[in-house]
Amino acid sequence: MKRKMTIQEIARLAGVSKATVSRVLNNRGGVSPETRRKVEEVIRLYSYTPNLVARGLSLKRTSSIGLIVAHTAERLSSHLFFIEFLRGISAILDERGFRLIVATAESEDRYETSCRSMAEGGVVDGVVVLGVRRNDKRLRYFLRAGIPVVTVGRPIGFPRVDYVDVDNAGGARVATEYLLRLGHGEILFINGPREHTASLAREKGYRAAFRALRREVDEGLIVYGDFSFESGYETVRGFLARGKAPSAVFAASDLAAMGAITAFKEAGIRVGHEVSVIGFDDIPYAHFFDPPLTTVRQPIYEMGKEAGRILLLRLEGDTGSERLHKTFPTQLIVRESTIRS
Amino acid sequence: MKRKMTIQEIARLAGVSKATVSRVLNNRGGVSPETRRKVEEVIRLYSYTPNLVARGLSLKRTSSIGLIVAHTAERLSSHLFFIEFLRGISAILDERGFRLIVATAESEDRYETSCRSMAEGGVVDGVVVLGVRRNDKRLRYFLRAGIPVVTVGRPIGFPRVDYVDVDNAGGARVATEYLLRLGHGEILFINGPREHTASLAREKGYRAAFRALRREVDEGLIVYGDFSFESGYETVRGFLARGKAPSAVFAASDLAAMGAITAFKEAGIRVGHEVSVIGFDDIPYAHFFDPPLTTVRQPIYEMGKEAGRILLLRLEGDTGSERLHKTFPTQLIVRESTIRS
DNA sequence: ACTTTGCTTGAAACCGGTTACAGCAAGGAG
DNA sequence: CTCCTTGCTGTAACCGGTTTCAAGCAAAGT
Repeated sequence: MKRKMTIQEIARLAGVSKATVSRVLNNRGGVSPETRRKVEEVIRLYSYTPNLVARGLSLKRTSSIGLIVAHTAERLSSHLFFIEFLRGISAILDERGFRLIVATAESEDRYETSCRSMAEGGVVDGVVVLGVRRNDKRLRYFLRAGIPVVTVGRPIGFPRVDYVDVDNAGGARVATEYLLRLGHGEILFINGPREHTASLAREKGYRAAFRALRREVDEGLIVYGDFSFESGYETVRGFLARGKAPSAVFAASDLAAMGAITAFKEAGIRVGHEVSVIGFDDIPYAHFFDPPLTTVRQPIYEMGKEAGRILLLRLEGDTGSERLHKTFPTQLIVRESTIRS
Repeated sequence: MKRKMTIQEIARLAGVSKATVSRVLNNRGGVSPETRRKVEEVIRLYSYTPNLVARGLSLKRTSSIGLIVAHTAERLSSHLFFIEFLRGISAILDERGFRLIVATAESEDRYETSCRSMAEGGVVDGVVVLGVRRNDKRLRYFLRAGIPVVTVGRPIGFPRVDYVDVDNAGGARVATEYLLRLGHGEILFINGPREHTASLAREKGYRAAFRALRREVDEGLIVYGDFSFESGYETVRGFLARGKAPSAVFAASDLAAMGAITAFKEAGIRVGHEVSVIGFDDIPYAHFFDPPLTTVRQPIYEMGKEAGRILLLRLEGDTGSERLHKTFPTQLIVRESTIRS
């Protein structure tokens, strides 16, 4: 454990001033070639690296951005979303020398303090907020502190905040139309939570599909869940118990779709033969499932990358005041859980 | 976007000096009750929060710790491990007001720079290293820089580095014995990569089970994979193609077990009826699988928590020079992929 | 020979906190 | 009434960088 070198010591050893060392470190001009060489020599010799905290204080930017996760104890589907997203954003940040600070919290009040300290402590230059809600309190902290924000999902109530999103309505519509075209008249729609913006958009898509094919929506077939396996499982069990077996299910998450399929299986109904089920997300397990799941793929990794790109663009400041955003298309991945009716 | 307050301005507004404000902020003694009240009043009024970067520079600690992930583009099994682990460690760090910086990298050389800057830039007080290998280069950086390290998995070659681990040998032994006791004579062992320490320990456990029951190990039944679905799938396909259908499989990961099961299914062999398969990990999908997977559970969340605890203990400094470590027990979770032979 | 120009360099201020130390007032002991 | 605590507070140095500004100096221009 060598003691940590400072710029001052390097300067002394190279026989120059701190200012010159700083110029060399940051490739500023105005240093003679020989001085530069000499300083670089000393830096290499002592394998000096500048203290990033001190640099951060001086520059008022830290080259790190925060990733604000809704709740640590979130559901599995969120986990898989999270990990893919993380990979995407890391790829970009890493490339540009930025660090990623992940903020999570077990409880609601801890969450607040965690957000506040991140917003006001000057430890991050910008943040990406996952699982944004209507009039999200968290956003206010960051905006008030003047920290650039990119949300994942359209931030309703914040018309100027940058975001990345996925075409939820379009994806849901394509999936629903696919089922309708397969000849399924009644499609049970197991949606996410009512307050979730994504849920609303997906419901819109579901209805649009019926409208496009001039069919009536049976309101009794729209059910709100929470994206979980259990919500799919219980919903289908409930329908089967009441003797109302739907011929097709469109679930707003792959997990819920898997739950639905499991319920059908237990009732001896073969999915992909007698009934069709479509999920949403295309989580990595979707194609290992039995039957392999037909689903609507979200390009989560790409969304992570794009969120990172937008944030960095903002940080570099060469953007106008126009809102930056990108909505990604979805893709229907047809596997074996769907069949012509 | 209000301009950010500094301690100086608060001091001026409260009619005291920076030092006094600092004392109030940190609950130091030696401040009269009325002064304290006055300062707190001003702080609240302007909802001032101290700049954590400046504090970090002054204190030479930043209250943030790094989580070093092997590679971003790792396999799915690692992902699920990662997310659970992250939840665990976050729970602890969060409780103690620490931030988590996640270091990942797409390529090997970026990875190096990322580690180095984290080790030497003074941005983290300590690190947790995931997926540690023999004589891991990364550890050297951190140790050289005097940064406390906790590894996940026993760090071979570093006898003084703290770690958390799971009883890989014990878990593998229990699983293997369970299969042997079910009457399976030949157990195909689809292990992880040879160089992985966990793989070695699991193989040891596999052999120990045979020895305990006075049976011979058939060396041809020990195969090295990479924990992936594909490695399980291909291995079983290979065996079936050569007409050597094993009656039981023990896979070193749930993913590999699922791959094996899929291969059996495709060959028309019913797992949980004709053959038995046991996995390792107990990933969240294990019980949704068809058949629900018998597996060896690792307490990943708890391991995350413990890693955090150990690291914080180290940072508080009130520990001796003794190595801190904890090895967690595994638990055999019997579901429906195993059957008496 | 004297000014101008341009390049290189260092001194010093600054970023926003923490803390050692000294000063000062009030209260108690002798 | 003096001396000594004791408690509160402010001054100033420090953490380790960046950056402004002025100065030094050599080459070029007049």
